[in-house]
Amino acid sequence: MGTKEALVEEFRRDSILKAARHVLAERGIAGVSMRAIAEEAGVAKGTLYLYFSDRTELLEQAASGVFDELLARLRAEIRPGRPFPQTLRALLRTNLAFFDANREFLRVYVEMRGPEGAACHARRHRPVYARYLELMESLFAEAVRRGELKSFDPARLALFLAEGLSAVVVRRLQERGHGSAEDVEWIGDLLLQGMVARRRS
Amino acid sequence: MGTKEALVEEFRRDSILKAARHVLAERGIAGVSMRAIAEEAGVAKGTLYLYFSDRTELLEQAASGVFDELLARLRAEIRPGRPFPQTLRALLRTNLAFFDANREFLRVYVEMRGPEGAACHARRHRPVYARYLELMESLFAEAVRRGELKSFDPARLALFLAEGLSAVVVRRLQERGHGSAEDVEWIGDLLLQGMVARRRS
Amino acid sequence: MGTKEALVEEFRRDSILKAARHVLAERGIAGVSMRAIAEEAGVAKGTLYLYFSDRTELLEQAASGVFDELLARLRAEIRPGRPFPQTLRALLRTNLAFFDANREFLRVYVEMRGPEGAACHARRHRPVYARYLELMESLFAEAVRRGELKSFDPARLALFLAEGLSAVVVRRLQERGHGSAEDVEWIGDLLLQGMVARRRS
Amino acid sequence: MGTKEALVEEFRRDSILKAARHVLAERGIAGVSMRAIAEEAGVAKGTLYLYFSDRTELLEQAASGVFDELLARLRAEIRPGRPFPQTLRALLRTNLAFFDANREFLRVYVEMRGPEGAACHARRHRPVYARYLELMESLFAEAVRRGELKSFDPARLALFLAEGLSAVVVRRLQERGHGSAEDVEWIGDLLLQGMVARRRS
DNA sequence: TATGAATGAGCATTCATTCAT
DNA sequence: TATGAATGAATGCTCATTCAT
Repeated sequence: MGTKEALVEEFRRDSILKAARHVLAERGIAGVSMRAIAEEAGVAKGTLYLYFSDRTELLEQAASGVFDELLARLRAEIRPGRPFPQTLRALLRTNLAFFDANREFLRVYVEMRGPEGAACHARRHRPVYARYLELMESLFAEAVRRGELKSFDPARLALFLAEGLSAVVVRRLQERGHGSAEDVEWIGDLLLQGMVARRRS
Repeated sequence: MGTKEALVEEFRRDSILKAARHVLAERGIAGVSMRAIAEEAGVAKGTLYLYFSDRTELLEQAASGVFDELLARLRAEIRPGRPFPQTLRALLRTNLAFFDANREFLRVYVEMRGPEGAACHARRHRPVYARYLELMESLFAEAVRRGELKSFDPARLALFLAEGLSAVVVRRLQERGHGSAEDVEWIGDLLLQGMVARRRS
Repeated sequence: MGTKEALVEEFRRDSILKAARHVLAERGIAGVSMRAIAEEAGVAKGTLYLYFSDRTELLEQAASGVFDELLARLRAEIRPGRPFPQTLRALLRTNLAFFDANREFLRVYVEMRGPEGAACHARRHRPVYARYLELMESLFAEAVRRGELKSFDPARLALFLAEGLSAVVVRRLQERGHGSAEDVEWIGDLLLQGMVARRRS
Repeated sequence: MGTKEALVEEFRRDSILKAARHVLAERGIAGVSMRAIAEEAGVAKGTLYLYFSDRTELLEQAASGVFDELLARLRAEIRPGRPFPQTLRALLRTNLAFFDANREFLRVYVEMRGPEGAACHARRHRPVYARYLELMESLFAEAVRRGELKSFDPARLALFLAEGLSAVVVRRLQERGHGSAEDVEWIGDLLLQGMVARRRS
């Protein structure tokens, strides 16, 4: 059977991707060299080219892998009939929890939106970040349609939220301060009711 | 007097920084080479090292210059006694207008938050972006103190807003779509009243 | 008996050499990679090293094979008692016809005389090109001995002719111009009677 | 004055070209690496790129330099009114003498006609080898026009002679045998009167 | 003070060769 | 015997930085 070889190959691939992610997280996209990835993975430089056609493809797949998981988790939270506020808070929670667990990779997520990142996916797969935004966008569009959300432009809203949110996560991880639950709380409040303190009476 | 020499030196510094900004805007952080800056400034490569200890310091100061102007404009909008909602909208407007006018530099602003950017300031001078955030933060802190704003953590709120806002600006400039006035409008509304559609009566 | 195994081995050897010749003809000496040969032959890269000690030996033997055929044809034209001028023209004809028929391999013939080629044979087997020259040389030596040819140094003459001839063939193939018959004609005339126009009477 | 710098620059250029020629002569075109040239020249790899835009340009100029001198010498031998046989012998003499003096470079001359060589010039400058051939060609064409030479195709004749000649030179240098005068003699005889021994009447 | 030639470590990529299976 | 994954030295080229002038 070729199964065993396929397994070994899969393992190698994964360990290279894992190494790439590690280096990516440590040095950022521009700082990743093939040499560094190879060393981290414990293989020779040439080996990388057995599994990936070039640097760009390797980085692209390294990033995609992480994002794919996040997307899957977010999708699981969008359930028909669930009231919008609850869904929103659930998404916030999932997002924050995910980055808590993958904190070293957050940096790449951030860069993936920039120009170097764009050059890096966009070749074969559709950019993960774009898919992430579309997920949010469709949620908002649906909520608007059902009258649960003011008629904001869903695309803008998704973008605004995604970026604001990730910034907060990044900062929190840097500071190693409070837990993610608090952030879910206040951001949910902010978005749902606005920031203006309402006078009692 | 050494005044004259100091003046000449200051002039050189500035023309190098100006050149650096030009190149930065055109090619992004990773694409800036010392050679390009030197050529743009009309000096020799070696001269750059008389005024800046290395590439990182030069880029850091080049970026600061632009942000300083933005900061000055934002500060001018924060006036004692002005109601918070109005101040907030004014800041949004200033922010958006500034990037409309300096769109070529927006790219650098974005990168400056990323890892390469981080490595790039944070060394001697205090990061411009941090000062930008602090400005917002103090505004929010004051508003909270005066009961005009719910008791959100001002630092987080500043961060959330800054990033969400800049993402929207970047996107708009890419798409060359509607004007900045609309964005001021809906972001102001979102932040002040929240996203939830309220049932009539 | 080991005969069967020997046969199989011989078959493999040959199919590898054939593949090598194909690639050689297509890409030239410098462009041949072991990978390409292995793929063309339908075996694994490692297998090549079971039959040939290294790249150099493989290429050397691949080239030899083709030349051997040319040599055989040329030898067939050297017949005892045949007048020298006729033999010379016959050799020219055979030579040109062979390269017309194996034009894709001419490139290798040319390169085989150069430095990479030299490094490539000359190690174990005697270079094919040398054997080609010796054939001509012995023809000339014999003609000198019989008084049919001026007493030129046969080795030099062979070399001069071989190179001049191949250059003309190469050029003709590049230009895809006239047929080989014309070349046989004028080169024969040149060599036999010289280039000087003789005044009539 | 910039004269001094220009002189130094010229000197560097030349010493790099000289080094390139040395390596070229030793290893052949395919075997030349930028590293080897730099080492031979006693400069850093990067320095090569200050004087030549890339490997191809460097090799091209290294080769051109030598050929240009040869061409100049050959041209000096073509004088109006000189009888063709004398001119031919003079060209043979010049050619052979030149390669005697530049023996280490001969190998490059040979390769320069091959496929890698072709890729190597042909970019900016016109191939030196082609200019060399054209020189001979025009000489022959003129001789044909004046009835001093049988009506061979001058281009073919030039090619045939050039290659035959260079092969003989190469061989002689390898063997370190007799002097060039003898070769001038017999090749001149061969070309002018042909190889057939004429019976004394 | 200003220069820019020189440096050399670094980069992504290729490929002949080895060796565990 | 045959495999092909793994190797790592080598390639052409770039560029931040230094230093003699």
